[in-house]
Amino acid sequence: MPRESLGEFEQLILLAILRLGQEAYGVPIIEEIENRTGRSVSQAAAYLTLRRLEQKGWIRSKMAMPTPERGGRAKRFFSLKPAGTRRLHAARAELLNMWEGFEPEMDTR
Amino acid sequence: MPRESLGEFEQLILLAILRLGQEAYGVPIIEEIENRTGRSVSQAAAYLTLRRLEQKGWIRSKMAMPTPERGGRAKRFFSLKPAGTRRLHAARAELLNMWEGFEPEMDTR
DNA sequence: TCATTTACTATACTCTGTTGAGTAAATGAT
DNA sequence: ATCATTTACTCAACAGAGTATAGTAAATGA
Repeated sequence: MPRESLGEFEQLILLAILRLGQEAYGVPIIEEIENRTGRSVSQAAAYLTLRRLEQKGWIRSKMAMPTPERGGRAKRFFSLKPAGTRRLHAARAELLNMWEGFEPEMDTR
Repeated sequence: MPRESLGEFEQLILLAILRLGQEAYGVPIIEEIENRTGRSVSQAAAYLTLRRLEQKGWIRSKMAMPTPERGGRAKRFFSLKPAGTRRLHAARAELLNMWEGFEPEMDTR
Protein backbone atom coordinates (compact mmCIF):
# COMPACT_ATOMS: atom_id res chain seq x y z
CA MET A 1 0.00 0.00 0.00
CA PRO A 2 1.31 3.49 -0.81
CA ARG A 3 2.18 5.73 2.06
CA GLU A 4 -0.02 8.50 3.25
CA SER A 5 2.47 11.33 3.02
CA LEU A 6 3.71 12.91 -0.17
CA GLY A 7 7.09 12.03 -1.58
CA GLU A 8 9.38 14.91 -2.32
CA PHE A 9 8.98 14.74 -6.10
CA GLU A 10 5.29 13.92 -5.87
CA GLN A 11 4.83 17.19 -4.06
CA LEU A 12 6.51 19.13 -6.87
CA ILE A 13 4.30 17.44 -9.44
CA LEU A 14 1.12 18.28 -7.53
CA LEU A 15 2.26 21.87 -7.12
CA ALA A 16 2.96 22.17 -10.84
CA ILE A 17 -0.54 20.91 -11.60
CA LEU A 18 -2.00 23.41 -9.14
CA ARG A 19 -0.07 26.25 -10.74
CA LEU A 20 -0.86 25.34 -14.34
CA GLY A 21 -4.60 24.88 -13.93
CA GLN A 22 -6.17 24.23 -17.33
CA GLU A 23 -2.76 23.94 -18.98
CA ALA A 24 -1.50 21.06 -16.86
CA TYR A 25 -0.18 18.36 -19.19
CA GLY A 26 3.14 16.56 -19.21
CA VAL A 27 5.44 18.96 -20.99
CA PRO A 28 4.47 22.18 -19.14
CA ILE A 29 4.47 20.32 -15.83
CA ILE A 30 8.09 19.36 -16.43
CA GLU A 31 8.99 22.87 -17.52
CA GLU A 32 7.30 24.46 -14.54
CA ILE A 33 9.31 22.35 -12.12
CA GLU A 34 12.53 22.92 -14.04
CA ASN A 35 12.00 26.67 -14.19
CA ARG A 36 11.05 27.10 -10.56
CA THR A 37 13.48 24.69 -8.92
CA GLY A 38 16.41 24.81 -11.30
CA ARG A 39 16.68 21.07 -11.46
CA SER A 40 16.23 18.99 -14.56
CA VAL A 41 13.30 16.61 -14.75
CA SER A 42 13.21 13.61 -17.04
CA GLN A 43 10.03 12.85 -18.92
CA ALA A 44 9.98 9.29 -17.65
CA ALA A 45 10.19 10.42 -14.03
CA ALA A 46 7.36 12.88 -14.50
CA TYR A 47 4.96 10.63 -16.39
CA LEU A 48 5.58 7.68 -14.10
CA THR A 49 4.92 9.79 -11.03
CA LEU A 50 1.80 11.21 -12.65
CA ARG A 51 0.51 7.70 -13.25
CA ARG A 52 1.21 6.68 -9.67
CA LEU A 53 -0.50 9.77 -8.31
CA GLU A 54 -3.53 8.99 -10.42
CA GLN A 55 -3.59 5.40 -9.18
CA LYS A 56 -3.60 6.70 -5.62
CA GLY A 57 -6.58 8.89 -6.41
CA TRP A 58 -4.86 12.21 -5.82
CA ILE A 59 -5.16 13.47 -9.40
CA ARG A 60 -7.30 12.68 -12.44
CA SER A 61 -6.52 12.89 -16.14
CA LYS A 62 -8.29 13.25 -19.45
CA MET A 63 -7.09 13.00 -23.04
CA ALA A 64 -7.77 16.00 -25.25
CA MET A 65 -8.00 16.34 -29.03
CA PRO A 66 -4.80 16.83 -31.03
CA THR A 67 -4.01 20.46 -31.90
CA PRO A 68 -3.20 21.61 -35.45
CA GLU A 69 0.50 22.33 -35.06
CA ARG A 70 3.64 20.51 -35.95
CA GLY A 71 3.94 17.50 -33.63
CA GLY A 72 0.63 18.47 -32.06
CA ARG A 73 -0.24 15.09 -30.61
CA ALA A 74 -3.13 14.58 -28.25
CA LYS A 75 -2.31 15.72 -24.73
CA ARG A 76 -3.24 14.15 -21.41
CA PHE A 77 -4.41 16.88 -19.06
CA PHE A 78 -4.18 16.48 -15.30
CA SER A 79 -6.07 18.05 -12.42
CA LEU A 80 -6.02 17.73 -8.66
CA LYS A 81 -8.67 15.68 -6.93
CA PRO A 82 -9.82 16.78 -3.47
CA ALA A 83 -7.67 14.11 -1.83
CA GLY A 84 -4.62 15.46 -3.66
CA THR A 85 -5.33 19.02 -2.59
CA ARG A 86 -5.65 17.83 0.98
CA ARG A 87 -2.33 15.96 0.86
CA LEU A 88 -0.64 19.04 -0.57
CA HIS A 89 -2.12 21.18 2.13
CA ALA A 90 -1.06 18.73 4.84
CA ALA A 91 2.50 18.56 3.50
CA ARG A 92 2.73 22.34 3.51
CA ALA A 93 1.36 22.56 7.05
CA GLU A 94 3.90 20.01 8.29
CA LEU A 95 6.80 21.93 6.81
CA LEU A 96 5.51 25.29 8.03
CA ASN A 97 5.33 23.89 11.54
CA MET A 98 8.82 22.49 11.30
CA TRP A 99 10.22 25.75 9.93
CA GLU A 100 8.28 27.96 12.30
CA GLY A 101 10.60 30.47 13.94
CA PHE A 102 13.63 29.33 11.97
CA GLU A 103 13.09 31.11 8.67
CA PRO A 104 15.82 33.69 9.40
CA GLU A 105 18.47 31.03 10.00
CA MET A 106 17.42 29.41 6.78
CA ASP A 107 17.67 32.55 4.73
CA THR A 108 21.17 33.49 5.86
CA ARG A 109 22.43 30.31 4.34
CA MET B 1 24.97 7.08 -5.41
CA PRO B 2 22.52 9.08 -3.29
CA ARG B 3 20.53 11.78 -4.98
CA GLU B 4 21.28 15.41 -4.57
CA SER B 5 17.89 16.49 -3.30
CA LEU B 6 16.46 15.78 0.13
CA GLY B 7 13.90 13.06 0.65
CA GLU B 8 10.72 14.07 2.37
CA PHE B 9 11.55 12.42 5.71
CA GLU B 10 15.22 13.41 5.51
CA GLN B 11 14.09 17.00 5.41
CA LEU B 12 12.07 16.59 8.60
CA ILE B 13 15.04 15.02 10.36
CA LEU B 14 17.37 17.84 9.35
CA LEU B 15 14.83 20.41 10.48
CA ALA B 16 14.46 18.71 13.84
CA ILE B 17 18.24 18.81 14.31
CA LEU B 18 18.27 22.48 13.38
CA ARG B 19 15.52 23.25 15.89
CA LEU B 20 17.00 21.23 18.75
CA GLY B 21 20.52 22.59 18.55
CA GLN B 22 22.58 21.19 21.43
CA GLU B 23 19.80 18.81 22.43
CA ALA B 24 19.60 16.96 19.13
CA TYR B 25 19.76 13.25 19.82
CA GLY B 26 17.49 10.42 18.73
CA VAL B 27 14.61 10.59 21.16
CA PRO B 28 13.96 14.37 21.08
CA ILE B 29 14.37 14.38 17.30
CA ILE B 30 11.57 11.86 17.06
CA GLU B 31 9.40 13.79 19.51
CA GLU B 32 9.99 17.08 17.74
CA ILE B 33 8.77 15.64 14.45
CA GLU B 34 5.81 13.93 16.08
CA ASN B 35 4.77 17.06 17.94
CA ARG B 36 5.07 19.40 14.98
CA THR B 37 3.70 17.22 12.21
CA GLY B 38 1.24 15.05 14.08
CA ARG B 39 2.54 11.88 12.51
CA SER B 40 4.13 9.02 14.40
CA VAL B 41 7.79 8.28 13.79
CA SER B 42 9.33 4.89 14.48
CA GLN B 43 12.73 4.75 16.13
CA ALA B 44 14.08 2.53 13.40
CA ALA B 45 13.07 4.99 10.69
CA ALA B 46 14.66 7.89 12.50
CA TYR B 47 17.95 6.24 13.38
CA LEU B 48 18.34 4.66 9.98
CA THR B 49 17.76 7.97 8.26
CA LEU B 50 20.19 9.66 10.65
CA ARG B 51 22.86 7.14 9.73
CA ARG B 52 22.23 7.62 6.03
CA LEU B 53 22.40 11.40 6.38
CA GLU B 54 25.71 11.08 8.19
CA GLN B 55 27.09 8.78 5.49
CA LYS B 56 26.19 11.40 2.93
CA GLY B 57 28.09 14.02 4.89
CA TRP B 58 25.09 16.21 5.68
CA ILE B 59 25.24 15.76 9.45
CA ARG B 60 27.84 14.68 12.00
CA SER B 61 27.41 12.86 15.31
CA LYS B 62 29.25 12.39 18.57
CA MET B 63 28.63 10.08 21.50
CA ALA B 64 28.27 11.77 24.88
CA MET B 65 28.78 10.42 28.39
CA PRO B 66 25.89 8.61 30.07
CA THR B 67 23.80 10.75 32.39
CA PRO B 68 23.02 9.75 36.01
CA GLU B 69 19.34 8.92 35.66
CA ARG B 70 17.39 5.75 35.32
CA GLY B 71 18.01 4.33 31.85
CA GLY B 72 20.40 7.18 31.18
CA ARG B 73 22.39 5.52 28.46
CA ALA B 74 24.98 7.38 26.42
CA LYS B 75 23.36 9.53 23.75
CA ARG B 76 24.49 10.14 20.21
CA PHE B 77 24.17 13.86 19.46
CA PHE B 78 23.74 15.13 15.94
CA SER B 79 24.50 18.44 14.29
CA LEU B 80 24.19 19.85 10.79
CA LYS B 81 27.25 20.07 8.61
CA PRO B 82 27.48 22.95 6.14
CA ALA B 83 26.46 20.66 3.28
CA GLY B 84 23.34 19.69 5.22
CA THR B 85 22.40 23.26 5.94
CA ARG B 86 22.81 24.06 2.26
CA ARG B 87 20.58 21.14 1.22
CA LEU B 88 17.93 22.27 3.67
CA HIS B 89 18.12 25.77 2.36
CA ALA B 90 17.88 24.58 -1.22
CA ALA B 91 14.87 22.38 -0.45
CA ARG B 92 13.10 25.31 1.19
CA ALA B 93 13.89 27.61 -1.72
CA GLU B 94 12.53 25.07 -4.21
CA LEU B 95 9.26 24.77 -2.34
CA LEU B 96 8.91 28.50 -1.80
CA ASN B 97 9.31 29.01 -5.53
CA MET B 98 6.73 26.36 -6.30
CA TRP B 99 4.26 27.76 -3.80
CA GLU B 100 4.88 31.36 -4.72
CA GLY B 101 1.58 33.14 -5.29
CA PHE B 102 -0.50 30.10 -4.38
CA GLU B 103 -0.41 30.30 -0.60
CA PRO B 104 -4.02 31.56 -0.42
CA GLU B 105 -5.39 28.62 -2.37
CA MET B 106 -3.49 26.32 -0.08
CA ASP B 107 -4.77 27.86 3.10
CA THR B 108 -8.45 27.72 2.23
CA ARG B 109 -9.01 24.12 3.16
C1' DT C 1 20.28 -10.02 40.78
C1' DC C 2 16.66 -8.77 38.00
C1' DA C 3 12.92 -5.81 36.32
C1' DT C 4 12.57 -1.34 34.32
C1' DT C 5 13.83 2.69 31.73
C1' DT C 6 16.18 5.07 28.07
C1' DA C 7 18.70 4.80 23.83
C1' DC C 8 20.04 2.74 19.89
C1' DT C 9 20.42 -1.37 16.12
C1' DA C 10 19.38 -5.22 12.54
C1' DT C 11 16.99 -6.95 8.85
C1' DA C 12 13.84 -7.27 5.43
C1' DC C 13 10.80 -5.26 2.58
C1' DT C 14 7.87 -1.81 -0.11
C1' DC C 15 7.36 2.44 -2.19
C1' DT C 16 9.47 6.44 -4.58
C1' DG C 17 12.83 8.41 -7.66
C1' DT C 18 15.90 8.10 -11.75
C1' DT C 19 17.97 6.45 -16.00
C1' DG C 20 18.27 5.25 -20.77
C1' DA C 21 15.98 4.01 -24.42
C1' DG C 22 11.96 3.73 -27.23
C1' DT C 23 7.10 4.32 -29.30
C1' DA C 24 3.22 7.10 -31.27
C1' DA C 25 0.92 10.59 -33.72
C1' DA C 26 0.93 14.88 -35.54
C1' DT C 27 2.98 18.40 -39.44
C1' DG C 28 6.23 20.10 -43.17
C1' DA C 29 9.30 19.49 -46.91
C1' DT C 30 10.63 17.27 -51.09
C1' DA D 1 3.23 9.87 -51.19
C1' DT D 2 7.25 9.41 -48.34
C1' DC D 3 10.27 10.58 -44.89
C1' DA D 4 12.41 13.70 -41.58
C1' DT D 5 11.04 16.42 -37.73
C1' DT D 6 8.45 17.87 -33.78
C1' DT D 7 5.67 17.11 -29.76
C1' DA D 8 3.89 13.91 -26.40
C1' DC D 9 3.92 9.97 -23.94
C1' DT D 10 5.63 4.83 -22.48
C1' DC D 11 8.62 0.69 -20.95
C1' DA D 12 11.66 -1.73 -18.14
C1' DA D 13 15.16 -2.13 -14.91
C1' DC D 14 17.29 -0.40 -11.06
C1' DA D 15 18.85 2.49 -7.07
C1' DG D 16 17.44 5.20 -3.20
C1' DA D 17 14.31 6.50 0.58
C1' DG D 18 10.77 5.16 3.90
C1' DT D 19 8.55 1.77 7.14
C1' DA D 20 7.61 -2.29 10.15
C1' DT D 21 8.81 -5.79 13.26
C1' DA D 22 11.74 -7.15 16.30
C1' DG D 23 15.69 -7.02 19.11
C1' DT D 24 20.11 -5.46 21.69
C1' DA D 25 22.70 -2.52 25.05
C1' DA D 26 23.64 0.12 29.04
C1' DA D 27 22.08 2.70 32.65
C1' DT D 28 19.26 2.85 37.52
C1' DG D 29 16.16 1.18 41.32
C1' DA D 30 14.08 -2.27 44.10
